[in-house]
Amino acid sequence: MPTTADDLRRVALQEFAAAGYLGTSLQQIADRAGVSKATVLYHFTSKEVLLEAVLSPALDQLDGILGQVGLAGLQRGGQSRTEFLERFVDFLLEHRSAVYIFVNQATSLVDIPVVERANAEIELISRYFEENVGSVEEKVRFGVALGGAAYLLAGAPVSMPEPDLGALRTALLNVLSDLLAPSAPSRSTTRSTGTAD
Amino acid sequence: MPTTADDLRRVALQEFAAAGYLGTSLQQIADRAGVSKATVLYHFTSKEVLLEAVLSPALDQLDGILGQVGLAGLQRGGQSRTEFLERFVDFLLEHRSAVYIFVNQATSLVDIPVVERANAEIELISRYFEENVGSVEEKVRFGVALGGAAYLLAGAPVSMPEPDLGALRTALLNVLSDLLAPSAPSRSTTRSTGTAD
DNA sequence: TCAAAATCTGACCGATCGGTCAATTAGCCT
DNA sequence: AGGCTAATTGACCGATCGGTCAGATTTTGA
Repeated sequence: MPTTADDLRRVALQEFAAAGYLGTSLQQIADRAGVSKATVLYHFTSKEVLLEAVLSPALDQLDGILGQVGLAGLQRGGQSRTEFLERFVDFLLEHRSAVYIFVNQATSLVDIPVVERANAEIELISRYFEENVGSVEEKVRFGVALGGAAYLLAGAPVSMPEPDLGALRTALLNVLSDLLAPSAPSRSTTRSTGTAD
Repeated sequence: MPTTADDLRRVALQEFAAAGYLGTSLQQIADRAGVSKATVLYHFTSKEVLLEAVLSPALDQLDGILGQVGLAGLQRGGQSRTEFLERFVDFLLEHRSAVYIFVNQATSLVDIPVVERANAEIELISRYFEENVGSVEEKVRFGVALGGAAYLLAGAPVSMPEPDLGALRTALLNVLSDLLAPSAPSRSTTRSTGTAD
């Protein structure tokens, strides 16, 4: 049975992702949750605190992923890199709305602690893949992979007609493998898995 | 010699990209341009009109690119596809701020004509690449390419230390070629061009 | 020169924002 | 039943938002 606070978190997540943090008023969230604006501010002392409550679960899980795999296991040719990528894609799919908020609104949400914490973690992942190298193309590949995945997941103009999550997961895994593979693309090996084509 | 209207367009473009359309007040733009808020509204009858004036040049140029190359020339294996990609990357680089605004804030700027026009064009480009196929993986590749490029160009958390535009252009061209190639990745063929690595 | 046109500004407007607070209602424990 | 706490609410606050307007200033052109 969902509590009022749960409802507010759910509604706020949707609204923040769809209309943006700045474009969403506490009144809107209150209306869609069926409570008054004062009630929202009773459960969450400020709009910023509400944002933090909305985004923290995703960040915590990301922390867990980074901790489990560990820096050492992510050498350039290491096997655990594939494992990391798989967990990472699953994370992106599960927390797609939160990821979308992070990636698309991070620049306009400076000085908000939870957003800066997210930026720090993105930078940490970035260092995983760059390691000692850090050529321009490596940076570009990583940036495109991260930003592109987030952009896609939110169902932007380029829409996914059917939210076939299984096929989406497979495709995303292939594409990211290509982008982040240190030398040889691995796309052809795991070509089709989902829908018939 | 830049006119006041030019200054306002320039400042507004920077602010809209950095803090978001909703996160930028007319007062901020006026201050940074060294004029009063009323002057802003004298040159541009509303904030929405200012946004349109800021984004239109990029959209017009995109129109030109799409018109020149033409739909017919963009068959799956067609040669003009590379040519299109090159023009497209140059377009992304020249209008990086405008592209960033489009991609990152399109969902929160509904009912604004210039943004809907941009969405229509993005969908048009999408259809170029999908053509008859449109498998899930093709869609994912396109979405990642477009969103990823835009995300990267705005200098998000994963920063480009030196804005070496030449190297950036080459790298971006390679990555997008990989992503949008119908079958065989072409990364290795045009590996390095810019900085020494 | 001088009036007409273009440009710029401060004062002001209604609306909405995030947030506070006292008062009311609902649930819980003994 | 009765008291205690949690939950909810409407009224209200100062600040800021986009936008209007009358008037001052500058530029232009015949």
